[in-house]
Amino acid sequence: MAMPHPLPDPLVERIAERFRALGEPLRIRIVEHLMAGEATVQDLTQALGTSQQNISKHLRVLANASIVGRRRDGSFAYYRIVDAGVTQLCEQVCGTVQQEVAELSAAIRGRR
Amino acid sequence: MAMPHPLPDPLVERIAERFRALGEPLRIRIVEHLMAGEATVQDLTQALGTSQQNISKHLRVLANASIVGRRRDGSFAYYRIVDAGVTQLCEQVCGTVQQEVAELSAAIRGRR
DNA sequence: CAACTTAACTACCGATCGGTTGTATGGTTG
DNA sequence: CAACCATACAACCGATCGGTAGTTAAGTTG
Repeated sequence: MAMPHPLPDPLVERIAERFRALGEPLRIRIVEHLMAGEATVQDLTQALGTSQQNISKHLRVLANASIVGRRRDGSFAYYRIVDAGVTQLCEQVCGTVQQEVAELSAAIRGRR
Repeated sequence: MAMPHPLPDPLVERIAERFRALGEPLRIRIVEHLMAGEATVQDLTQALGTSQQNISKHLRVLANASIVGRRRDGSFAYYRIVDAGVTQLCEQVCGTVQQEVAELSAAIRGRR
């Protein structure tokens, strides 16, 4: 896809919004959890050890960034990842960070 | 690279930090600018229309996230992108956002 | 149907954090 | 010294996080 330069302001703002949505540990956890498949608010609340309201709020941020989607079934709301690229994104950043950690620990080992 | 589940807390925090570093329009602009090659603080200040202090501060955030690196030559400090993955990252998110925009405008065209 | 329970969403509050601007200071280089 | 950069601080503003509480919607029970 062609990338205009400089990027128009609204596009930059939208890009920043997407990154910001992934810039909170709890939301990373939510995405990590949803990678295994759909989950209800309740599932996430129990798995991540915080309040249901808090999860709801973070899910809304992720939904506004078009990262997750909702499906209603009865009294439950099922959330899932709708942006296929996010998985790739997380894995890539995770890989970079892990490599960083590996280099750090290697440096520490080499130092002593 | 293998991905442990659940991810250890410090790793999640570090991942979030990297995303957060890219969650600011001005920093996206800086990265966009650096994709064309090295630049001094002065270059960025003039190109992005803000203060030198502000640029310096944002560069530090990017440096702490291991996204950019410094090189000193004379009295100038040259910044460059050191995390090769960031280019990919930005292009991917940019692509997703552009696709989103395309779908939106298509929907608007179809509606009238 | 009425009463209750459960699941989820929303609104508000206080605290904290981040971004911007401005000023000032210190360090380094030529 | 002059130019360039980094850092620190204050002030202001807006955004965000977590919690409390209230609301809505769906399911369940009598």
